[in-house]
Amino acid sequence: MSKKITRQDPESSARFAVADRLHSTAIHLLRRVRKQDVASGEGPARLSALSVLVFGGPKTLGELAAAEQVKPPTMSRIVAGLARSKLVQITADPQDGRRMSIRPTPKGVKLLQEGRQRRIEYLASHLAGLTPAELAQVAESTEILARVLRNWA
Amino acid sequence: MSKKITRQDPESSARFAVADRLHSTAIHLLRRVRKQDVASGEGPARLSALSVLVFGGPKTLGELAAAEQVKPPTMSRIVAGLARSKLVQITADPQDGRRMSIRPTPKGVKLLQEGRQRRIEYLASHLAGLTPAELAQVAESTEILARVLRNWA
DNA sequence: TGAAGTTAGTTAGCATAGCTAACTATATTA
DNA sequence: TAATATAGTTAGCTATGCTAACTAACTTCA
Repeated sequence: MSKKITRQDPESSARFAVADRLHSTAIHLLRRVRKQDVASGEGPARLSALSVLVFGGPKTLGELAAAEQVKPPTMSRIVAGLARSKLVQITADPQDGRRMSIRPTPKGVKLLQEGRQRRIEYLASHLAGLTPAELAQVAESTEILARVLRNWA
Repeated sequence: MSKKITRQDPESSARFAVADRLHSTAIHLLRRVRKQDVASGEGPARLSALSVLVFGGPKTLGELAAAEQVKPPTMSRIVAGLARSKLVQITADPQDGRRMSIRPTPKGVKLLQEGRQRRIEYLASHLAGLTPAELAQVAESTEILARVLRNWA
């Protein structure tokens, strides 16, 4: 019981405080932006999976599940929904009959890009009050965090 | 059709680019951190509502729904779940019989703080690779974004 | 004062999204 | 070729979001 927060070294508590604020801010930011996606008619999980396909090329179901950090049964239903909406096309792997290749249809690409446009423009419009210096600061720290994510265990 | 992105002024495209990266980074960051919350046995919506109560004091159901940007029926079920787990206590408003006052129990405060500790420590541990300057940069831009959120339309 | 309207919250019913356990079908290996 | 491993699906649970329709309580005002 001797290792309380207040006894940690200053760097560690600074990290803790930043992590706390960062976490809370990210949650609230996404909660706002997410509402823009309702217009697409597809849920967040489907849009996110579709985005992986559009920007990362065709994937098997297992690859998609791994990319989205979700279990295969969950991705199975997400892909089924996307296929039902004709946003992805599924073909069998000629080498391995168990595998499927999932790729976006033109309709899927279009829907994703339009939704992305809406969402990002909405977010961007709220960044309009920032000074160029503040915007640059946000941009730099976003890249720092993106690097942290790439090196995530 | 003449107002394409490529014809917008430089400041506007800078905002757009930052918004895009920010959005994607926030999504992936939260997806990682969220897994730590599973240990608490409560879902994200309940933990988030409980957090509002712990840090913001007692609220009515409507106030909680507004704070969480969710419709009343949704919050009704979230609160019912928290009450079932004995994490909040519900009392009638003596002034207005329609209203309820929702407040965290000691058990609720404890669970939230422990979960928060776990989650934030996990996130903080991944910020350990940052230099003090980088950490400061992230801290500053987080505050900039928090301000943007406060002024959100 | 009492009928009409407003407000707070609930109930019912739908869809999405996450999970585990148990299954099928195909490949691989001993 | 028989046993095992891998890819994906199905079934069934929980949680979270919504709208529509409801109940109960408060407010207004003729």
